[in-house]
Amino acid sequence: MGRAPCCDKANVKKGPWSPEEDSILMDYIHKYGTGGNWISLPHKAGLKRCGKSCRLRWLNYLRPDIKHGDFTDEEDRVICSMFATIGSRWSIMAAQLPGRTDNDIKNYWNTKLKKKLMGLSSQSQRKLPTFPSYHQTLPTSLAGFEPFSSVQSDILNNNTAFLGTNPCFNNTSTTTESLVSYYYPVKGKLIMFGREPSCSSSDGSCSQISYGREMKREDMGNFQGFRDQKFMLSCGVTPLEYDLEDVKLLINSSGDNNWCNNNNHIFIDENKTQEEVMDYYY
DNA sequence: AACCGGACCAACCGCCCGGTT
DNA sequence: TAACCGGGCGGTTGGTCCGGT
Repeated sequence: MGRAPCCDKANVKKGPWSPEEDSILMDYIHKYGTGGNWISLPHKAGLKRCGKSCRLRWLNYLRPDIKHGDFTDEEDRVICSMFATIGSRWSIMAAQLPGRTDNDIKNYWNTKLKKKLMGLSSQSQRKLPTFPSYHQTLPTSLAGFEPFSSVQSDILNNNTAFLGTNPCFNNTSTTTESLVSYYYPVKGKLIMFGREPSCSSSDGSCSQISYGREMKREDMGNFQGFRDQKFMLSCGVTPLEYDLEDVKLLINSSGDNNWCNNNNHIFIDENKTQEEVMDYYY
């Protein structure tokens, strides 16, 4: 059974908000608050709008603490660093940037920052992977995973202290490196290359992270859908572009070292584009 | 002045998750 | 336990603006 619509679509106004509507919504919320129920709010306030639309308008535009205007260099840096660590978790980023909304950050990233960083990235030299050295580039501290294990929980707990605790972010300026150098050793002996981890526990101390589609090594022959896709992987500083065959080789070689146990799995997020792939080993 | 294409951004859509019944 | 419901989120769309030709 399909989900019931949140409102009667035929009887709600869509499109840009008029100043009158803004005024009605603001007045109502100032007087009565949201009441914890956005769905009924427009009816009570006398607005012909969907509750979700009211919520969005309030959160993204009308709230008194919204900061309008250009992003600062510091905000740029925070966004880039967090994107490198948690991916497109705009709401978490917004929590780190007072006055900025997730929509603002998302738009800013998509229209400006991404292009800016991609421009820098295209200037950097790319090398084809050589897997033995790939293993050597892993820090020795990965053996226990503990040194960086606070990174993810810091982020998930909205703790700004993660900035600087991850060696990926030691550089103080916004650079390509801060964007694309990422690996995430976390509790549970997990390493993620790429980004956008999700964690099933709210305290960030998860022993299992799941995201994307699970693929076992024996499924590598079924990689047809990724044949023309490029994969950006990095451990340490310099991101490398991998072809499908590179990834397969990497997967198949990963069991030969002591930080990957048997029963390796790889997670490929099939929704991602060339700069967005993630592999989980556990 | 008119047209065009890209940039920008507000708003919508659909999905997921947690709470409630 | 399952269905329902609302809030929240990320992805996408479409309208507007603006600079170039």
